[in-house]
Amino acid sequence: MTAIKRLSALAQESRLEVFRLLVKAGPNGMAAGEIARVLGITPNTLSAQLNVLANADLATNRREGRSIIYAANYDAMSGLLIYLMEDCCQGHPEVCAPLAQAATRAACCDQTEGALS
Amino acid sequence: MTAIKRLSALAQESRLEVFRLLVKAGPNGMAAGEIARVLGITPNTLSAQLNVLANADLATNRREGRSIIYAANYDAMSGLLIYLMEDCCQGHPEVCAPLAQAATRAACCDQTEGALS
DNA sequence: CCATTAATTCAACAATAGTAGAAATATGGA
DNA sequence: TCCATATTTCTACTATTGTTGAATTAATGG
Repeated sequence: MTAIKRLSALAQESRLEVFRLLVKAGPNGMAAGEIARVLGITPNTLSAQLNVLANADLATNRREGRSIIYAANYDAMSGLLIYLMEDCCQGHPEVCAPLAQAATRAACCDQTEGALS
Repeated sequence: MTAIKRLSALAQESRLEVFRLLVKAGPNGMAAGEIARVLGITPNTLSAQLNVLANADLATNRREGRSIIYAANYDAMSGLLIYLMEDCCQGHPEVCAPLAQAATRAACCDQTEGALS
């Protein structure tokens, strides 16, 4: 299942760090070497980890000169979260309601900014 | 980190199945034996898996007669989702916005039911 | 075409996780 | 107390995962 693959990809310390870094880096992404330098991971180890993220579709990559640029795949991430949420929400507002609040409260979400209760 | 622990707990096929079953079962939970029967897992294997979920705080357990009843911990689950979401939303509506929509759209979320666009 | 830089693949190893048989613990009832 | 039921713990084994050194592939510039 694709959810398992993505969960496993994120369920590892350095890989979650890498992913967070990529998310922070934005759509332009970051070169593999730079990621390695920033996080202090050896290039070959990082390569394996990036491969796991890419296989889970959580990261994309493109060559740019000698570098290979990795970028977070936002769609895959929101897809995973939506899956988990809808999976867990089956009749259980306990999970969903706080999440909905957090989602709309989140700074990045520019919808219905007027309504605050 | 607690997020890693919870992600790993869910990042395994039968364990995710167990968790989904518990979520579906509701706050009353389910006896370990019944879970094993429903999912076709041997009791000792299931016990190990339930232990992982409990260690990640995703499931609680209480004894009831001879049975031990496991129940999903909704708070922990929504906590994980909120962590992932806020972690990923740092300036990136691409992830957060669809999630906010899904969260409010979700059947279980009883807030602002009047607004449909 | 050679040297340099960037990243990956390969191979080997150590550590961790998943599974299952057998034994142990806990509860409830005759 | 003894037995049956419910679950866990212990132990061993297999499979998977993470890491690293060494070799390999790819791109650029002289």
